[in-house]
Amino acid sequence: MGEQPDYFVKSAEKTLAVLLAFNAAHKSLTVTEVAGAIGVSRAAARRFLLTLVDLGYLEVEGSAYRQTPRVLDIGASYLAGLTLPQVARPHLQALANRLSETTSLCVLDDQDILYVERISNPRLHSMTVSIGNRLPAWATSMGRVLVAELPEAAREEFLNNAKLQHYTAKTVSSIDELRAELDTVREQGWSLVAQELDEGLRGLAVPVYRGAQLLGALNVSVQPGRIGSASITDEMLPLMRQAAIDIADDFGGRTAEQN
Amino acid sequence: MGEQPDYFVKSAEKTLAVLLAFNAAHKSLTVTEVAGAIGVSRAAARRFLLTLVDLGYLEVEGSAYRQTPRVLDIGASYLAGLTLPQVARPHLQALANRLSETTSLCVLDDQDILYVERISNPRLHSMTVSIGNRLPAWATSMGRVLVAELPEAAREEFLNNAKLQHYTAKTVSSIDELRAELDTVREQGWSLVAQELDEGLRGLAVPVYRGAQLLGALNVSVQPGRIGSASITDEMLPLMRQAAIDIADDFGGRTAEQN
DNA sequence: GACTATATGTGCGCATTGCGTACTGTTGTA
DNA sequence: TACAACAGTACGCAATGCGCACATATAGTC
Repeated sequence: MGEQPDYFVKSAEKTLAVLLAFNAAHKSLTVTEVAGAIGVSRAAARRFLLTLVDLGYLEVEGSAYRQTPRVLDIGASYLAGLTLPQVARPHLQALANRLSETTSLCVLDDQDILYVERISNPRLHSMTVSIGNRLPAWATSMGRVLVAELPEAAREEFLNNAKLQHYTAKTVSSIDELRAELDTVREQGWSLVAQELDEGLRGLAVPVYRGAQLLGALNVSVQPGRIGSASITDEMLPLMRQAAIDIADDFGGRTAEQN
Repeated sequence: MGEQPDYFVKSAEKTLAVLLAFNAAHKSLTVTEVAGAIGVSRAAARRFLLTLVDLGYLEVEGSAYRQTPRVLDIGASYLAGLTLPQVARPHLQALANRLSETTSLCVLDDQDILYVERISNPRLHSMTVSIGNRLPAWATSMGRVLVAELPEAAREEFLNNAKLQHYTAKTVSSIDELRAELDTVREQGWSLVAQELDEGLRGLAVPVYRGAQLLGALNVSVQPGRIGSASITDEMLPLMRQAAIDIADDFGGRTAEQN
């Protein structure tokens, strides 16, 4: 591995590697740490760090480098360009209000689902995910909807690369089990995942389709100690399907205008 | 201008420039457009674009390049590293619920405020800002709080660089007027901005202090057609100040443990 | 169909860029 | 005082990344 095509700009990869070296566990890093993390000499790491300070993406305090809020700009340009979250927001809000639960909208990126919009109910202290966060697709209701709707080949590739983990006692434990579940999800057009990622966490998701194009998945996370599975689907599913249709319709209108 | 220090990694700047060339007005770009936008030859732009496709940050369709959700990772690593939004969330939720309004938390970056957490009330179809979004600091309640608390020199530098705009009839129209307003804000410890950025939009903000360190600003946006200014401050201010204190306390506890 | 105009894809030679090594200085520890 | 581990800096060399130039493709115009 490691054979790069001849158009490859190595510095681009390194630049992003430097920015991504910072995370929750490593909020602040030294030159030596960064050099170790991305596999270059201290001198090289230092050049990148100082450059990024100069550009305003990092700040130094003594020998400790840390990210500045400016790094958010890169992702913000993506979110601003997406019509989907903007269009979806009022519908997610209405749904969250009607059901008194938290609603989310996700897209698929490789093996993960990625939150692009989320309305959390102020009355509940719900799980701490925010826009841009990733969760493993195979273990979530939205992920299963998105993967189930994938073309056969892509779905199999997903399954081949899936790294199952045993989060709770209820977590799906084999690829075959997961494949069967995906078939069910595809047939019924929704997915209910109960306590597979976290105890006391249930999520119901439906796809958001615009014609033949899959825009994303819509989710309602159901509070623990609430109604049982049967009434969840009976009560919530029609509302969610309608919301998905409304979002798709609005999206169609909005994107037709602007290119 | 343009004189760069000798440690400067030019490719890093170009890499980020390529990613930032995409925005709401330019969701998808061609090689030539990118080359023009960042000022390099087509061949160079193409190398960067193909590299970023290879790394998964962009995707091509014919000759149209667009961002993938992966660009959110860069900002997500910043948000994950910040303790403040996580700590603040439950307090913002409680406050939003109590007041039936939308609450936000911002930090200052140069001339802008930057949303790092936001709880929007599902019952209201509020203004479309999300985490990572920027607004001009001088025209917002949170911005005025954050700038007012800056040291004298930094505050004056902010004022020197401020580019005032006439958003509405009520917008502050001169630097001197703004300076006087900032003095008032600093004295009273809160800022109320009514309809200066947008008609029918009022925001009340207080600073979040931990000892002498300014962590950010907390805001409640007040619905149009609600109570008058006097009762806004009477009713809301005590709750907001308490929330700010609670956040700072929690923050102190959380950061003391880890590093 | 011929002629422009404007786009993308590609090969190549050369200068710049960015590389690591090696050195110095500083701090903290045994 | 010796030693280890860190940050900063200088420098020479090679790889990297540059733009030019040419081939090719797709429209629009007459």
